[in-house]
Amino acid sequence: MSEKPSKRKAPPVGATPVATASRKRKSDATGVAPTTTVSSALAPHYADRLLAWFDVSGRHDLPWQHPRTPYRVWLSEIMLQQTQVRVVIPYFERFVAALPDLPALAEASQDEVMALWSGLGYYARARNLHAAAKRCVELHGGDLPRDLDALVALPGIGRSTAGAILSQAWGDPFPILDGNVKRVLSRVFGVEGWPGLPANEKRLWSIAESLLPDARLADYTQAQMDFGATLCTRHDPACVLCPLQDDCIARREGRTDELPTPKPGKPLPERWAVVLLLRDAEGRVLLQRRPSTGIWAALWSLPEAPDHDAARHWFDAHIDGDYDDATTLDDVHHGFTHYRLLMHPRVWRGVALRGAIADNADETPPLRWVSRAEFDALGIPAPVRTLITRPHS
DNA sequence: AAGTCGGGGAC
DNA sequence: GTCCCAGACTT
Repeated sequence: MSEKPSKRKAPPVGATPVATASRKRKSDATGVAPTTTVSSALAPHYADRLLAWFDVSGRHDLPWQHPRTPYRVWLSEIMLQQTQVRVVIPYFERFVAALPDLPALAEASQDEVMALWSGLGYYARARNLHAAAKRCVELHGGDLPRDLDALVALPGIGRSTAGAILSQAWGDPFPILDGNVKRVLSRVFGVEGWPGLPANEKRLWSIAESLLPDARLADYTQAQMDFGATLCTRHDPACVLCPLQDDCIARREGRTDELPTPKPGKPLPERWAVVLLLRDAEGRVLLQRRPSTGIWAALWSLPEAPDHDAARHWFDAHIDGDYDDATTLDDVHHGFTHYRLLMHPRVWRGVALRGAIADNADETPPLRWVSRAEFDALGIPAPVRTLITRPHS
């Protein structure tokens, strides 16, 4: 390592390599803000401390841990992508009860899979899960492959999910890098910059790789997630209970509220749509399967139009009734990651499809009268489900 | 590198 | 209201 006579060092930009930790460091009592990481000193102890914490304070009763089969680990990891544990648990229980193993999933219909996923969001996860199960039957004898590249080749499985599956299902030594790990490593090692930026993410991967223990890989992976989710939380982390508090750069610098660097914000566009809530004489609702790409792909939703002119045009072409003979419900606001949707619902009762349409169920996109009893068997977007099951709708 | 893809928990 | 969560995929 080259000599650095100058006391002043470069500011800790995102590219500061972890391996350039200072060889010796006063444990405290220095007012000079540390500008290098302590990873080389901490690395030998990191996993041990995390595992010791996990044995006492980790989560040991999650549904996918008993039994911890590859299929259940995989399903849980997909459901947990961008979704909190508390939300996933009931979906997981319902899913494995209906489809208890990989071949059962492979043989299930798309509507059944989407119905089991309905309300959980990010529906491409369900489509990818289903497709991956079929591929495992074709290529891997109905099992998940115990191989990083083979797992990543399956739809819906990236490097982090593959690492989680390999470590948790088989105890193989592969790192993960989810939101929890990004947050913890950014704080402990003082990694600056938004973790979503590829350059910063790359550095975090290399840190995660360098910290892998040589045993207890399943527990280690679970420990990291539990640690991030319950102790090193985004707001108000419990540093006083933390086994890494003496080494954590964010803690020592009083910057736990600044690390990880938040995503740069930007204003969200707003879109609006007229949604048509049409009921026939039996009170059934007219649903329409959405296109196979785009938002809510392949789910059953209400017919919609970008404005009233387009809505009236669609109505006159498809419905036997009067567009103006409708009641209006309160607007429904729904936020997505990248835009806001404002829905104006209009309700008709006792209408029918025009004869030419009623005789042609193959129309694209398909239309279908659906009774309330059938709602549970279909994939329906959460705000639409709320709307059509609301009293007086 | 930036955009697309849900829903809800926690603040 | 905002931010983000056991991310992956497309362009």
